[in-house]
Amino acid sequence: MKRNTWQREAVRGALDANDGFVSAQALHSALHSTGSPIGLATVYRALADLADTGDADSLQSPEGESLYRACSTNDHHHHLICRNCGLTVEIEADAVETWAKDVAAKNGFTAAAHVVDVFGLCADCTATAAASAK
Amino acid sequence: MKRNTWQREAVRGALDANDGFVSAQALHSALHSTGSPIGLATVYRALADLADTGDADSLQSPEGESLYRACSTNDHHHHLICRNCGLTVEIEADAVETWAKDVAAKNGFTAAAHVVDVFGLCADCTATAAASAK
DNA sequence: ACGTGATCGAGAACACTTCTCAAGTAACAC
DNA sequence: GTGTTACTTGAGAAGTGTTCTCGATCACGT
Ligand SMILES: [Mn+2]
Ligand SMILES: [Mn+2]
Ligand SMILES: [Zn+2]
Ligand SMILES: [Zn+2]
Repeated sequence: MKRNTWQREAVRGALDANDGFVSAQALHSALHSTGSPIGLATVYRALADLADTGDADSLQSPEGESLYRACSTNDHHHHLICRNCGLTVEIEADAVETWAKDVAAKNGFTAAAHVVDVFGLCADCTATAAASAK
Repeated sequence: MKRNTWQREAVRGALDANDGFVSAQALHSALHSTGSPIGLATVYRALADLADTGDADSLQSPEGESLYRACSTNDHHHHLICRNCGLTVEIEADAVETWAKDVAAKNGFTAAAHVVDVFGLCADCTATAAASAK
């Protein structure tokens, strides 16, 4: 059975306090900066658990780092992510879901899963980038 | 300027000889097993170059490893990949392309890129798995 | 053939993640 | 509350994939 420790709660709280996707290391730094002595390994373990139980979503950044987020829903969905600030928009698209299912079935594939993420620059970051490019 | 070395040719040849997506390390092993003394760093460099120039496609496996493949076309497309044997099917879907573009634009995002991959078990691997589960 | 700078490769260095194991502690029974 | 016990923690070691360093090598224009 799974115990309730302040460490797990701290990780869940830190995730909730973050709008976008964050890495385990970023979360660990954030916790440390508030004075928490939580260990890095524990943050990794807690995040893996949250992802397993579906309480957190996870994805890989284009650089290969695992990022986590406490999403507003447990339902299957995808994300539009600002590659600069991490701002995340949850997106749903039945068309993409059925397309993914169909393309797998039509090719004889089973146990199909799909990775669908959109990365870009959010409006704010776009404006900032344009201003500093001057 | 870019030089032509037997190392680059060996990497390109090994990629071409492979149907599915392969990792840099797998390619390095494959080359070594044929007697080639090519260095691992060189394989990494050659693959990065091929990916830069568009001569190879790359994606991240669910485990976070970078995989490469010499695709049949340079045009933008996606992949249906067997997570067991690596068998790859190239797929195109204008609907997904426009959807990705739209969802980014509607949310004010610029410079949008998307990651769309479908992983599953190919027909052969499905049959093998079913047989050995006995 | 020569000169020069791009390329190579072995190993060190890196970044992220997981493992090890002794110490700590939540949960449960009494 | 006390004791028991198994789960959890955390510091550091280890693992894994990738990139860097830098002296040796070699492609290529002359
Ligand atoms: Mn989906
Ligand atoms: Mn596309
Ligand atoms: Zn942003
Ligand atoms: Zn297969």
